[in-house]
Amino acid sequence: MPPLKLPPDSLDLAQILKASGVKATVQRLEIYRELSGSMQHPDAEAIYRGVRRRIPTVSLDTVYRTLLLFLKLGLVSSLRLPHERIRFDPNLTPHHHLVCTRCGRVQDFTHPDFDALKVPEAAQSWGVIEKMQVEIRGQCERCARQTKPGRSRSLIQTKEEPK
Amino acid sequence: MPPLKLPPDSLDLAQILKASGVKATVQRLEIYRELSGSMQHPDAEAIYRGVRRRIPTVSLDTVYRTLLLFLKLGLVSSLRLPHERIRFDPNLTPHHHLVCTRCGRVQDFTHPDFDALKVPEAAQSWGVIEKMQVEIRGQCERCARQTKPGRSRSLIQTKEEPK
DNA sequence: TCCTAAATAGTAATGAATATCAGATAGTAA
DNA sequence: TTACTATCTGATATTCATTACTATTTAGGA
Repeated sequence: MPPLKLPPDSLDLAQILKASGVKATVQRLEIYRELSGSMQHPDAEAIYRGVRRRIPTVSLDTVYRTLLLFLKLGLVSSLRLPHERIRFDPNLTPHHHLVCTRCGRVQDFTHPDFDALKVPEAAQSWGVIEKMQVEIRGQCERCARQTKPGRSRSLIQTKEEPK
Repeated sequence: MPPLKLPPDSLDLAQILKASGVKATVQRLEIYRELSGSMQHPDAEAIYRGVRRRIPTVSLDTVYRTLLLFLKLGLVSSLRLPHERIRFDPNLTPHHHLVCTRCGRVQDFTHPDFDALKVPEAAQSWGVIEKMQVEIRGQCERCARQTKPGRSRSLIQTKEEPK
């Protein structure tokens, strides 16, 4: 399951899926079409509602499974990670986060370039800004060292918990 | 409940709470102490385990309620928001997010300054980087217009869903 | 000390996200 | 085309983080 990271126009999604060694089912194609046609960053439920208009028998579980598969293949991204629980941070001074997509651990970092960032005007007109923060996602060294390919269905295994 | 945003050394937390019109209970003080003593960005469960060493009868619900209260008062922040479900994003090109902490809606934005950011070396040595993204949190204009103070227990009301 | 709103403990409920498994399907080879 | 087989799907059950409920206790002012 090689990490293909092309922005797939739905045309060749079937090819990409096959090249990744998974089947190009109608459910998968429709789920991708539904997602790619939205600017709303929909959740699984919203995608489910949309897809069901064309495939009335599709199940919510298939939608979840497919979206997580797309995630694993790098065909889409997600705002928060699967299995990610709420973590709290007492540090109110400006800082940023390194988040491991496998173990979920978070590490702070700071950098002058990041502190110098100004909130763009586009955001000002969007609403009332509370905070701005950079998140870097990846795999911490420890996780990266372990079995290279992420075989699990979801991205975060929460077994090894903080502290 | 005025938004006091001082970084409270646990000494005056009691004062801050009272000034905010809520009671300074031992549970609240201990929960804050537990959180502020950690660099791990712990979740509610981890904080619960720690606090229970000193207050064996504390309940997990109290921990959750207290942390959400701290969030609302701006005394702590959270990595992801309460009630936030997984949202998917088909856009693989570099972009950033405006997230409304009240309705949960997400809007993309781009900005040359943000695109010019380079992954700092500190992050390179941390592990294998997959992506870097800026998140701006706040209230979208629509939500900001409504009843000013956030009265809800949790920060996101998920009733009004995407699309 | 007494009083009362607010907070807590204990527990039940909720709901997003996963797992299980029997039956259906895609893709291949003949 | 047909048959074959690993992969997928749909339906359902389950898990588990998070939130709600309620009787009881407590903080903090009178």
